Amino acid sequence: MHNIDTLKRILHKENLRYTQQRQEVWDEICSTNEHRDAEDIYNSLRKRQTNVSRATVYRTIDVLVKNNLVRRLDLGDGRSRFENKMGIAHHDHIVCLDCRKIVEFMNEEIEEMQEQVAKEMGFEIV
Amino acid sequence: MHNIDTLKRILHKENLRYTQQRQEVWDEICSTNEHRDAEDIYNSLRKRQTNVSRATVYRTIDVLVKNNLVRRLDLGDGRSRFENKMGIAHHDHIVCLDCRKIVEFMNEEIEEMQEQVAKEMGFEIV
DNA sequence: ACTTCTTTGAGACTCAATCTCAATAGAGGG
DNA sequence: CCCTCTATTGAGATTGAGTCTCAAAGAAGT
Repeated sequence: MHNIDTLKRILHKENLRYTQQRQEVWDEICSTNEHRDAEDIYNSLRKRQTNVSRATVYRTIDVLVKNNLVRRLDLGDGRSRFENKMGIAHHDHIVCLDCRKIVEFMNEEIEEMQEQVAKEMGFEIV
Repeated sequence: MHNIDTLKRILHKENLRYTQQRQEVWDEICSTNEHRDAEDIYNSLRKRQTNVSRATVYRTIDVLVKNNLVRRLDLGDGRSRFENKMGIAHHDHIVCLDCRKIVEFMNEEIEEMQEQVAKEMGFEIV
């Protein structure tokens, strides 16, 4: 699976070591396109006998987010959700305030306007 | 000051009682256009000898937010900021990830696009 | 295999926000 | 003005996501 090389590449770039635990976390995140929080990911790992500590899950996710392999979503309920970004096109989210259902969408015009507003004000969008 | 009537009106609508503490919190929030967190508001109240408990500050802010007198901002650092909405036009925020500086802006086209996307997907923007 | 330096895990800790519950205080009726 | 009925308040306990600590385990280069 090319996911191994992807991970190795960014770890090497960051001067971090390739470990079994980091691979397990990355595999778990790649295994679905749901929007899960760190606790869900941690529990999924335990359910399949893969014991990686909570601290390591959080630490690994941070590395993945920083290197653009994973996107952090903030739904405003105090828990970050994460989604795999590998080969997934950029998109935005609409969240139902009642049931927390998440719908993905993409609108090129909104993207352009955002860029333009940011430029006018001297910002760069991340 | 008409701020008293504004508060009384929404409290009555919500079947809540008008209290000195709720008025103090509302006054404090109206006293500036900064984006402050609950702790800042709590501390400002104490500095001027107005002792309102932290719990009451949080509870009152929730009522104000729910009734559209105050806007809750989420800058992604785990603390909610609040801004007075009285007579302030709707606007969005750009936040600098390095220094947390906040710049306000308003772009009618982006607003319209958002509405349209939401409508297409069966959502209503709040 | 040896050395060096990083990573891991268990649990302690942080910090914003919420909850608890006894004491206090609005609001309306008499 | 007083009384009753509830809602509200405050101090401190509690929650929960996320971070930190540090000794033990494990990469990676030689």
